[in-house]
Amino acid sequence: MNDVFKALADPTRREVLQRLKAGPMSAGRLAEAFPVSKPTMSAHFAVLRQAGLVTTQKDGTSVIYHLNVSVLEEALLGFAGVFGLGSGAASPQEEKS
Amino acid sequence: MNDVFKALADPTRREVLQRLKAGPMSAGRLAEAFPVSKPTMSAHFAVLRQAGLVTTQKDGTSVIYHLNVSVLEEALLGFAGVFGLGSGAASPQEEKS
DNA sequence: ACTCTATTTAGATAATTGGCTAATTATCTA
DNA sequence: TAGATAATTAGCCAATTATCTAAATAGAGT
Repeated sequence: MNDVFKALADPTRREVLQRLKAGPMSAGRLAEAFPVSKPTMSAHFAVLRQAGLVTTQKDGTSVIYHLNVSVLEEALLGFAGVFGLGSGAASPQEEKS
Repeated sequence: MNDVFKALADPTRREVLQRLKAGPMSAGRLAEAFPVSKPTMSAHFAVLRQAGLVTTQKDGTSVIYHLNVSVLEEALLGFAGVFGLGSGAASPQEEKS
């Protein structure tokens, strides 16, 4: 979960996730959408992969990235749940008054 | 919002927020709970303050930290909502951070 | 096998972060 | 005013992160 929050700390990576929401996309097409070099994007992809936020699938010469929503959900809603936010479904933590 | 996610990227800072969930606490008492020096904690507090995740209130020689849940909620659930996560329908907003 | 394209790796460098000790500021109490 | 306590700021260092260019790797098609 720490890896997930670290990954989310970068705006480029957050936007990558948002773009993947529309559907799987190749590293190349994703990289085109950002004003940074391909190696830099590759590094961002590695961070996202490490966090489990995306999965990869090879398709010929391309590597297709898929969003892994469940990891995002578990981290985001799990943490939010601790504070009684949202549904709080992922991590039921009651107050200890 | 970027500041919020940056702040959340550090486990110490996330735990500070969780401790503040129980109620306001002084910098000193908060710092005691972590195995780092007070100046280091002070720096973490500054990041949290900068992100708007906590507010401060002076009480004599002490500085009391309060959790600002709404900022946390807006960032976490707002971002989660983009992915259709969260309790039911989320606010339909696309793009950018 | 050769070549083209897509992607990652390597190596270098600059910026940021997290940590420390020591010094400073602010406030309270005597 | 002096002394004690709480918190932050200042100055420094090590480790990490972000970025680049250039080179290497992996397949696909010819």
